[in-house]
Amino acid sequence: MISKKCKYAIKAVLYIARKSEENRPPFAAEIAENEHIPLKFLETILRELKNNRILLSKRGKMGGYVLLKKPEEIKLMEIIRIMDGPIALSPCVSLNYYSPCDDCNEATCMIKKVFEQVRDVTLEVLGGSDIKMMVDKEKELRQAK
Amino acid sequence: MISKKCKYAIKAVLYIARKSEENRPPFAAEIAENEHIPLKFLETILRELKNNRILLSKRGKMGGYVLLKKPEEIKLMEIIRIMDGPIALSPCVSLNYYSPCDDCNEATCMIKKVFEQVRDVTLEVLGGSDIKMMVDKEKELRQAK
DNA sequence: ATTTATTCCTATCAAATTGGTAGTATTAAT
DNA sequence: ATTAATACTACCAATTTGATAGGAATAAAT
Repeated sequence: MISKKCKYAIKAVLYIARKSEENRPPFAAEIAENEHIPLKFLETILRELKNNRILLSKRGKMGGYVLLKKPEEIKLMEIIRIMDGPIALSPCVSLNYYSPCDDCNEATCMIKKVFEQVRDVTLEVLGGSDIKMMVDKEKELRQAK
Repeated sequence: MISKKCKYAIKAVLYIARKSEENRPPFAAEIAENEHIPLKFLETILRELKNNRILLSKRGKMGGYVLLKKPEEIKLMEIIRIMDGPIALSPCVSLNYYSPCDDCNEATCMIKKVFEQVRDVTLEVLGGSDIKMMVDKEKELRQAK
């Protein structure tokens, strides 16, 4: 399970991506209202995304947030790692947050082997899902109905 | 990430499966010592596995634990669900613990679409991994070195 | 220059979850 | 009866989660 914070973060990034095609950069209060996220909580999330080079912020009146990279270059994987840390089922199979097991023999441990498979297929999906694709497909789905 | 409790549970089940091929049913203290699991914590885990029809326990002197089902019929998936609950990244894509999202439109939400893919590939791996396979393969790996 | 609207920062907090521990009751073999 | 095991109940400390409060810093508009 991802945290609420992480889901808020994804929704915020998707919102900013959608709006940056059309209007001027949205500010936190606008995102909070439209996506039903507590404003103060959202502020800390946006700051975290900024500090991790997903967003760019502009301060002061008429400020707001924009994507730092092109939407096709932002993978869902990145956002989840920033907000929630490891994606893997166990630290011993985490690529970005690896830490060894205390007592199991990593050469023969079958838990590790299976969890490595899970990690690989998961990262294939999450690494293949970028913000542009998601915004585009969402638009399609909305029109299709 | 799965919890420590869940990893302990998997290790305990694997241990019981290994021993039931050879010796008489192991008891909690033996598992605890060999797998480095705090005894009292392990007891609650074993009870939970018993209550969820993975294990069978025998009380009193010379008691212990055995698998309730054949090892090839116990999937890793089951144990994880029992100990940690949902495997999915979000309640809205959970098969066994589904709960709808408050505000997102489930028909068009791309987070849901991607998370469904992750769920499917994950369950394919975890549903295809059973205790017999794991014990057998672990044995192979140990001999290979 | 002042006002206004925004992000940035720090501190705090309640509730839930995690990872246990303690003590005792119950059961069954010897 | 004694002994050795599981079953049950209750508790607990540390961490994480999901926030909230209050203001400082910044920049645009007037």
